[in-house]
Amino acid sequence: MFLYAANLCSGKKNQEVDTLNHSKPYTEYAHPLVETLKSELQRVRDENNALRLMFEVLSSKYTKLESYLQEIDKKPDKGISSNEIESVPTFDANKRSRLEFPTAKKPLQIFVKTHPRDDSLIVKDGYHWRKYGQKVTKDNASPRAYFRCSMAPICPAKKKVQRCLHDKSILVATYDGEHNHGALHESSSSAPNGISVANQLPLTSIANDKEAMNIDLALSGWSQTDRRHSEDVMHQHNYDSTLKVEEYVSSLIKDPEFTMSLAEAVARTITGQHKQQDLNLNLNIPEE
DNA sequence: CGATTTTGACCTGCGC
DNA sequence: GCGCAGGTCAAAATCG
Repeated sequence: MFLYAANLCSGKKNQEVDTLNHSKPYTEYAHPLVETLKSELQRVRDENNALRLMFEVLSSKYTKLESYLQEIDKKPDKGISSNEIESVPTFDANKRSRLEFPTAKKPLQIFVKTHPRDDSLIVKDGYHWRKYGQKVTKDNASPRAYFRCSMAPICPAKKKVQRCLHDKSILVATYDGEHNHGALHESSSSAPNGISVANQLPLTSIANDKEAMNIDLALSGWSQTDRRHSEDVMHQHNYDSTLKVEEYVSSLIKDPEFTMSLAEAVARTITGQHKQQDLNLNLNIPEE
């Protein structure tokens, strides 16, 4: 995530510095821009290192958790069979089956980044929607809005829009049914397949070829939310939007898990202790 | 004035 | 059978 973006960023800076240094030795130049770029490069490197450590921590946690689950699975008396694990939704087993499509593929989910202060539940996707209900669900304090396609009188397409539980600035739009008509031809909001992004930060209001990336991210499950996060961050760097990066970082800082993971990583680099030992700090997983 | 949104009531299916 | 929770309805309110 950050690693890729940071490398892109640092690569660009290096190029600029190289260009400046082409005719004169670097030390002779002492141009303020060079100093700025140097400090920026250093900052990005530091950030890269910190995030690399965080990534190590998280992947190790994942591996450990996975092996722990496998252990549970092996115990026939109190363990849950793998079949059961597959059939039970991880977020809320009490959810009604009506939410899912037992016979068809999973409903399409789109993650749309909006402005943090934008509290509307509008996702412009090239179709005309009419809101017919709103509910507060048990698993998410943010209300869920229900929309029906109003472009055709008998269009069966519907969608639900709710803010992401982990990041209120992200809208999760779940599409049910298919349109029996074409999409609007709005230059600003229409994509080749009728799904695009608008009403959101520039980082997702991107050129058509990149909008496809948003669709690729339109997968189901929380892991996609995480992917969305990382893709957002990449776009943020591409647009050189420091402000948005700061917003993202501040949201990470507010996340206790992130803080804890970062603290672990920092502690590890300081103490040089064995990795696995530290990882057990807040996992509460029995030692092997 | 028609289209759209809001919102409380109602419907429906599932688990206990 | 009952309660819970998600989904839908429809009248009232609001908007352009």
